[in-house]
Amino acid sequence: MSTERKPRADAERNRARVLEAARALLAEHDDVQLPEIARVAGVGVGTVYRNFPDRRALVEALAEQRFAEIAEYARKRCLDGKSGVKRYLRHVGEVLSGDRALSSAIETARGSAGSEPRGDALAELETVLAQAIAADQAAGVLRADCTVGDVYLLVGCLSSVVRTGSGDWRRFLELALEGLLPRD
Amino acid sequence: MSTERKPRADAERNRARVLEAARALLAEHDDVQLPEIARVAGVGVGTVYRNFPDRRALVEALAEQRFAEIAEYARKRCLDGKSGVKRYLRHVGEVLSGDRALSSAIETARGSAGSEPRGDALAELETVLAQAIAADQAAGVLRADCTVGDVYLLVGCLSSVVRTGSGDWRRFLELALEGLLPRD
DNA sequence: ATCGGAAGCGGAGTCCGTTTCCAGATTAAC
DNA sequence: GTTAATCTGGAAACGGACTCCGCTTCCGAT
Repeated sequence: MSTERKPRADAERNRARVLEAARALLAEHDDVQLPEIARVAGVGVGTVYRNFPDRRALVEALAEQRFAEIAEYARKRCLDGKSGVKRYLRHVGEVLSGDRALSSAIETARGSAGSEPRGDALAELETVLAQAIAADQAAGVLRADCTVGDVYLLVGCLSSVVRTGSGDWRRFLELALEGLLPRD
Repeated sequence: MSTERKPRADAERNRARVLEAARALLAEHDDVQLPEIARVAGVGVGTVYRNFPDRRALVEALAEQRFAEIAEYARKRCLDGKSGVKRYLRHVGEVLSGDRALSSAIETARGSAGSEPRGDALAELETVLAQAIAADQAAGVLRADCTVGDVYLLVGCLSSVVRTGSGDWRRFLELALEGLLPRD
């Protein structure tokens, strides 16, 4: 009748260690090898794979953490109708700059258009973003036809600019944000 | 004293075959394996690697072809000061849509910021692009501070949007092009 | 026309990162 | 304390890019 037994304490500890090590290493170089992550976490590769079916899943789990952090920021600072979307995008740019692996997570997440089982944090983020958009539009500082999809599009671009280092992402935002101003 | 002797006829034939096969296969799927390309070209893997030191070099050679084609288009249709830059970006979007591998070439090319030994076609393309920008600016349809780097930035983004299929690249351009209009 | 050897060829084999597998160690439940 | 499920480490399998080298083909000198 009882459903499951409590998960083992050592297992949870190991999972946390893996996430911690991965977060630190992947922020620096998005191509760190799994055995290296395992080594730093003080576990075997097998343990990493027990917790995360493959590399992508691990990166995704870390991305979920970031998404939650970003959602919290957005809830606090981007809902006042004073160009919250602009502030949101700038913040995303900053976060991306400090986490090499986040970009690849964003790009694969985007690739799997819509249908995929989106994570909780990402869903939450989408909700907050929609509110920020609505607030800006009500205040007349954002074009009326701007959608969540549009902002996602820009986040994807921002991500690719930061990842490839192909130019100044702030300059990119400067240009892109002009495109989001209300039509005359 | 004489520098090099003429390359063997069969070698040139094989090189051409590899390029042809690669162009066809990579346009469809940017992750085709080299042995497959070799098989379709009717040569061994070794021959592919003789002509192109690595996968990237092969993709780059194909990209150079595309760049030359795009430069030709731009020379004919984008220098009249009538929003040539807009037409240029739209054309690049179309080409990217039909060639999956071009995106990765563009992204690695951009990653190697400036210093790298740029290909001839790319250099040529940059020249034409600069002319198109100047023409549009003279006609007052493009913001005065727009640089070649800005357009590169947008091309990089365009590329990532097309590659990841994360949204409608036409919509992206619509937004981005607003940002390129002259400041009021 | 023929022949020596440089240039080119193919594909088996190396390398290197990811992922799987499982015998043994560890833990929760009783 | 016993039991049985859970978790562990790391050796080995796998997959794909790239290298190496003995054999073949072409070229141009004779």
